[in-house]
Amino acid sequence: MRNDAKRTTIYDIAALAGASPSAVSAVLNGSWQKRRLSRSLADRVLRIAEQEGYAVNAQASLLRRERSHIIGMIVPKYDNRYFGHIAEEFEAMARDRNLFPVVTCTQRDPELEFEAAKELVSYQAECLISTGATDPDRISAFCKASGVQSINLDLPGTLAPSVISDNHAAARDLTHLIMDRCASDLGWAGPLRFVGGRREDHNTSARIAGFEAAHADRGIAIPEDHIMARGYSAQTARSLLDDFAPEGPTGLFVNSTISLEGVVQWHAGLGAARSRVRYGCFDFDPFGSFLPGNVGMVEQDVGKMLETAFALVGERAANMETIRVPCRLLPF
Amino acid sequence: MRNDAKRTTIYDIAALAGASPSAVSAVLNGSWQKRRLSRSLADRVLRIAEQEGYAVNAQASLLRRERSHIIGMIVPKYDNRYFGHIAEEFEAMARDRNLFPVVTCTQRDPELEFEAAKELVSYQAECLISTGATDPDRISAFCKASGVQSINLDLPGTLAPSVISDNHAAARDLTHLIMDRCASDLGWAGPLRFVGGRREDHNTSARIAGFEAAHADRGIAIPEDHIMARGYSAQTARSLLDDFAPEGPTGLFVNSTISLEGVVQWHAGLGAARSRVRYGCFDFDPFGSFLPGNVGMVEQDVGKMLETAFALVGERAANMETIRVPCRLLPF
DNA sequence: CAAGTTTGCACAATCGATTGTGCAACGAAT
DNA sequence: ATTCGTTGCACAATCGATTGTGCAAACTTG
Repeated sequence: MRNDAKRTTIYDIAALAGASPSAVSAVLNGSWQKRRLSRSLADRVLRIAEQEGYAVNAQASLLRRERSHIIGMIVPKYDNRYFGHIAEEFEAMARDRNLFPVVTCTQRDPELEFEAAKELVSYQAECLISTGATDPDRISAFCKASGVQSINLDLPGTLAPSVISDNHAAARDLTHLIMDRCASDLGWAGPLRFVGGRREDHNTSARIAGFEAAHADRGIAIPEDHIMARGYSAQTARSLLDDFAPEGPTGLFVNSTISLEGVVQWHAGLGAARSRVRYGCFDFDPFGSFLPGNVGMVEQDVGKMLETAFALVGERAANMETIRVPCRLLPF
Repeated sequence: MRNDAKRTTIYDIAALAGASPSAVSAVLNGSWQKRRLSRSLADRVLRIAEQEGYAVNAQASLLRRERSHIIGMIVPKYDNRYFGHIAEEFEAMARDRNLFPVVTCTQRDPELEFEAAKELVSYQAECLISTGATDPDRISAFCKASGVQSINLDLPGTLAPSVISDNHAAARDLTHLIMDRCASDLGWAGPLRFVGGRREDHNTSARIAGFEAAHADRGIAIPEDHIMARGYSAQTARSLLDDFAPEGPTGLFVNSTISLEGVVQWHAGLGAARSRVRYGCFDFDPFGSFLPGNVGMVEQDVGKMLETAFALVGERAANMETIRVPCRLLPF
């Protein structure tokens, strides 16, 4: 337990134990029986290692080993339950599989995404999961060139297998739920407004398609200006709605909990008209069901998505298919 | 861009460029001018490296270098805004300082906390920030033995400097806010109930002390059974309140957003009595202000906490002092 | 043109752990 | 007493990058 500036190495321990570094290494990594070292040597080495507060130098160890057992993930943000849940579950599942998870958060910044991916490859990650990446194919191309497996999550790419939510189906279901509640609570048939996200974004466009399909199911036309998808932030949602003071009943499809924050701010400022508004949100938040006017949320099946992704880890024959995982609709 | 199973190394590039590995290394890590290599060699090497999709082997590089520039953090959960915000901000600030952040989530499991700390030390982290650790001193002791700096965040320890919220002051302020609103809205003076957390836990006990101080300020006694601190989960909070059907006005101090989920569930089930309940919560959630009955929240100053912690990074003369960062009280 | 200086690069040691191989010492079998 | 198998361990090469040092060739100066 001395406190030299330098870290204890197997050479220090070897000297203290009167053994060779290779013997110490074998004891410390558990392969000593295979190398026919005596139990007494093993005990001695383990005791000394404990005393000296030895911790293996992973850099040195990994340099020599063939596999790193590191699995990387990049995530845009931790600021909502969805990505937080993904990161947490990813780590737990990685540990269950005896992998060392390294998650890094890239702030929705395409350059940072790519830099982070390169760093993870530098650290010899065996597989990289790109979650909600702006440009997943750029990352996949780089990984492929380095011989590293890559998998897309939440947003699909074309150069790696992708696991995403079934946005279309869930959006359609949610739209029907909101319209049902508008009908029963307000005696109003639609059309709803779609708030939040970006049209160019894959998920948003799939959700808009589901939203439109539900309206088509009911033979209701959607005016052009009812699709308000010009950004994710709460601010954006709020300012989009700023000059919208509904006279009659209104229904909204909100595209994320981040946008929902803006919608709820707007809703809170409506006064008496508040009671004639119903909305639902694509994405779950535990406080969602207590927000007045909220009729339901879509919860993406993070556990299933990650299980599906982990099933692909290590697969050599990766076809570039996109796997869609069903969501859960939670009516309130 | 060939796709051999093996990763491209400086030796491969050296062969292709007709140069020595050391020259390639110098070019790729930017020290080529210092080594007086010609620009033409540098350009050639860079071009080949690009073509071959070269990525440095961080393990090999770090093994030789003296500093790793890795900074580690352990975090209990990502399931609320507070820890999510901490992790995200930590990563951003680490990158700003040219450090490589590695965050790992330990599920409030003491063993996992320690294992994760050991892993981060193995990866040669230069500093480890233990956030909300169950047993921070065990981690600090291990770090010290390995010559690694450690810093506690959110929960204090005695073997490393700690940066925590000023729980006492903020709890006192929040208690006053809730009591003020109980007085003005309900014409009721208290005493409030304290819901969530664990008495043994440092933060909870500081908050209880602040809660009691506010009552003392007003000369109000708190019955023993009004302190309901037997766990953090929403379930716990809910079941604690399950058989509490208030007849008159009631006020609650809720100790975390997780507990708040349980409180809000209970509140929603109260029926007409709902309007005679006021509560406030220690911790922020963006949907908090829209929850009926919620009169305010305490937002911990994550930015300031992390700045304070980062100011300690690299400090040799670390005194084991606990630094308390003021919180923001947000009245609704 | 000789001596000194600068330019441009290669060589080899090194970081700490892993792992294939070799080799004494010892006991058993003949 | 010789041969053979086993036990218990040490030696040395290796992973890929970094870095101190050395040394030709080119260039400058007198």
